[in-house]
Amino acid sequence: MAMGKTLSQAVEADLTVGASTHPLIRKLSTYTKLSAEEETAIVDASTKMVSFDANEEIASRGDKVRGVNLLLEGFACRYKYLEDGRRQILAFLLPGDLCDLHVFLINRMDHSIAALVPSKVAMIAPANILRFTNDFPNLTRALWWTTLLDEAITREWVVNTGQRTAYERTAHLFCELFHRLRLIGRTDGNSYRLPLTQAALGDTLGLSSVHVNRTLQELRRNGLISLRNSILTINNLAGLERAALFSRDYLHLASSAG
Amino acid sequence: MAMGKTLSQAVEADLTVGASTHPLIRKLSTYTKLSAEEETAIVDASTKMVSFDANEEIASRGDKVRGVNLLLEGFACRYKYLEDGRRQILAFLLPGDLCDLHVFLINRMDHSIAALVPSKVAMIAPANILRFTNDFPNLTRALWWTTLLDEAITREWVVNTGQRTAYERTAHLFCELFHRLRLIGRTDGNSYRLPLTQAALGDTLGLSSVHVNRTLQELRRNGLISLRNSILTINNLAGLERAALFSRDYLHLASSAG
DNA sequence: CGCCGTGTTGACTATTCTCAACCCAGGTGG
DNA sequence: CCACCTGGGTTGAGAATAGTCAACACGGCG
Repeated sequence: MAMGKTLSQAVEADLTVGASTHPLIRKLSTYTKLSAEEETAIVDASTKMVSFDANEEIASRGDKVRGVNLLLEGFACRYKYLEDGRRQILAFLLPGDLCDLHVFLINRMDHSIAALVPSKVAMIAPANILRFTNDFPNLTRALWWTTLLDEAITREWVVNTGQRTAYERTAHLFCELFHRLRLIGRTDGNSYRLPLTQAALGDTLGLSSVHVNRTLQELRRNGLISLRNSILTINNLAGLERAALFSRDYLHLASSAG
Repeated sequence: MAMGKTLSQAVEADLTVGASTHPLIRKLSTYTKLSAEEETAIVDASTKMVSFDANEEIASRGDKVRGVNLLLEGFACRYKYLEDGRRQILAFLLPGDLCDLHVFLINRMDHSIAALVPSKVAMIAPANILRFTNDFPNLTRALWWTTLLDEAITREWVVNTGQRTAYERTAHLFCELFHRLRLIGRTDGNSYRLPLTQAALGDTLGLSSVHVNRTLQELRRNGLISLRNSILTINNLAGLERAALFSRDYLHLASSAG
């Protein structure tokens, strides 16, 4: 439950990523072809890099916007507390994801974001986003598209917590993360790094950590997954997807420029 | 559970709403001041009106985009079925809401939308949205902002189904709808029209209809609400909000242009 | 008049939570 | 080098929350 307080160990450094390997450009390119000018604008806007420790907050509920955070490396999550301490994790953020593009439009965070492992974040100043919307309609549509993808995933999480059983729900999360991580080359065969305690999984799935434990055992017993040392291996992807009632359409994995 | 099939009783008609009373212009104006040119563009883009019956589908999962639907009058919902028939309602759409702005960016519906009462919808052709992003950056930001508001609400629904009990969850939904409807002048004192069966409430809240029934009784017994003939009356708003652990910040009710 | 959709109730069941204990591995300090 | 501490993970027992099934009530409508 404890997320740790925000330490100010964030270290600024220069980002020397070329356009071709820039994770945001890679992501947007699946939606549309960016012009050289647009790519340059993105690279120029994201030169300021900050490192965060595991469990360090990247942005807090109630904060005014300081900039838009682009996750370059690591693993982070959005989450929200109820007054009495219950916590719900709302999303996982992977390299290439914009953590809080909404804040430039919404001005105060209504939830928090924290790194789950040591992470690197590029801070994009709000003025840059404003400039994008004024000068680069194509880039604007691509950024908008990323927020709509986020929403599609959030909607599926509503289905997950609202309709699926603990077993289906857990399987579904593992399927979703597998597909998202594979897309950005962060899987190793059928395995990927899942740096979550069972308590954090519980806060994600709306389950107690005890029940998460028992659900994981059942998934293992049925030969669908292995999970040891924060490495999740999917032993039977088709079976796991069937158990999860998983349908990948909501991830919009293929390009869909129109 | 049955949503009814799409009847083709949709009737086209001309929309003769002036800019000042256009529900979308009213909504966007809480974010930013629109220019006369932008207002005209919106009015011109939304002249084609279609009527839908109660329980008629406005858009179906898998559909290719035909246009963006702007709800002018009525009450609609997004929802998604699992293969085995379980249904989750994902959002309620009120007058002024854009039903599926995401589709012009995402090209196929990953969920469905249906009217819950007889409703009027303006169909905005995708070409218009494209034009907005090319020619009207200010308007584009305003439209983007509406999709981010939708996402903030969806995130809160994840918290709702993930963390709140049936009682808290039901109370929370009633608070949310009250604030959203009041903003668009659709409340009558502490009452508003809630055209949902207990089964539909169950599909919204991730509860069985029987449990919804018992939860409603408890809310009545505690003097928080009355609900008869699809009219919900909040007898004690502060009490209901307390019971729901409701915090209105996620609705971003005040203007927040930046 | 009778049917159908919706709401209500009771009895029973299933899922999930809570609490408490215990285990194990890794890190720390003596 | 070892004792201890701490943060996960695991297990059992019992309780609470929510689901299922089946019956019945009620009102609108053909």
